[in-house]
Amino acid sequence: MSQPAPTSATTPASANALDVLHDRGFVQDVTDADGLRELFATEQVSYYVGFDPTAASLHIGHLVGIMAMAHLKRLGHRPIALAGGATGRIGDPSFRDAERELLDDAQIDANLDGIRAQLDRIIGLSDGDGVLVDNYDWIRDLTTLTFLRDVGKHFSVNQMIARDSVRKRLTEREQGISYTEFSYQLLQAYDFAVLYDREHCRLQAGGSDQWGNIVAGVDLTRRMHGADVYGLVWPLVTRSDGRKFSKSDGTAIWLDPDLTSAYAYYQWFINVPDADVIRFLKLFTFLPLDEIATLEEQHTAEPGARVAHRELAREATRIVHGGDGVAAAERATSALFGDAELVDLDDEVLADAFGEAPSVSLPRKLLEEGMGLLTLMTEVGASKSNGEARRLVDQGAVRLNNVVVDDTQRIVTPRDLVGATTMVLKVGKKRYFLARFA
RNA sequence: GGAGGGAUGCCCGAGUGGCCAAAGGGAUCUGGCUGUAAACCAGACGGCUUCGCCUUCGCAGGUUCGAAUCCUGCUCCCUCCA
Repeated sequence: MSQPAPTSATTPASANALDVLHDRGFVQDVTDADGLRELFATEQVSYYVGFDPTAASLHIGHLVGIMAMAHLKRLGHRPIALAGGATGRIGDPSFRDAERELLDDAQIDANLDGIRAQLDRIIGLSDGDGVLVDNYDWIRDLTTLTFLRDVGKHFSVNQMIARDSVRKRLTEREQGISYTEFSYQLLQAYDFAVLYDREHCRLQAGGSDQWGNIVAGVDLTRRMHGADVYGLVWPLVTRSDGRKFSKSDGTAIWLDPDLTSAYAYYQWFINVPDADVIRFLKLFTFLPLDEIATLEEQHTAEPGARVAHRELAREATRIVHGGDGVAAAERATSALFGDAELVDLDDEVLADAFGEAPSVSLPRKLLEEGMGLLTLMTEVGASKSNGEARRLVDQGAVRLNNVVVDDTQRIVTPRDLVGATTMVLKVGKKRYFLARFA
């Protein structure tokens, strides 16, 4: 498949949507680049991206798709977010080791509601220029006979089993693949055909792992409706340090503020490896490319200043958490990474600055009786055992209210409180714990 | 059904009677440098009332002054032959 030629245009208004996406790093492959570019140039294009309702919130792994949709929308095209209510009930076998657990209806409905709200907020689907559809609506009532006659006959099993995503499960793994999972690509292909028919959808976009499914949809739409439609995939987003992109310390970075705070979200971006900042600025912010180019110059000249990182964190956070979220994240960041000794802060300020930290409530009596620091550390979860707490103190890793403690026999008393009821424990450079004595 | 190999700490992997809480590597944590980075250097990494004690080497017994290491049985895994 051919790559679209880079464009020299700098103003989005005059640039072709395909070139804009390409220049920002969203294009790995297109089924027909010239045809798609022509289409973008001549009409408002309805395009769709699918999301599986496997959780109640999307996470940053979905961000590429969301941003791709948002960019196209800003360029005047019409987004169709497809919630995979039906396909989500089956599970995409693509590149998965094991068959996914099937979710029950109530769970899927709840997940759909959460995802719908998030997509609407970021992309804008409820303003008449965009929709969110659920493929359960048309697949639910599809009879087996109709499906086999109208859809199945267009597929060659020989081709289906030749696809990488399926072949891996057929040969390299011992897992095998169930008939249900095998049928997944037919349903996804059918979605495209239906969306063409109902919404005049001309483009399906997705991650590169979706290439096979997307091509199947392009083929099916041509066969069923005689229509030319297009497919586009973006590259799998990786981190240059090899860490899994969408995780931080093994936990997902969610878009839902209740699951991942604006602060944690901001921190994920500001801690991105140097080698990835510019690429991520293009993918995860709306900053114009010429501004990103300026940031790149500054970053190259003085990486330690981390101008690009700050901008990335700020803009990416703004998209999901808004201006208030950015402000809160920056406040907490300066409080947590400043060196100032913590004294005389009131509980409210503490709660704001350390909202991220795990907090444990303990009886005030313990404090008044005098409590061992090691015990306190274990109580708040800063260490798994007294032995570990002792080691950390010996290593100079423990700070009480930002002051290093080197005495393993240290007893904490009401004098160590920073606010009326709070004590701030820091282990290492980044881990904070709050102890509240009520 | 037969022959053989193996099960060790978060993972991989040494260890075949005492010097073993168990080499080495990875992961992780911490300190240093720095930029809340990477790389690198250093330390930690079963538990505890920590110069000592307690519990660990698939499970259960046994031999021995003493076992992860030897014996018996059991469970599971792998390879080869039928």
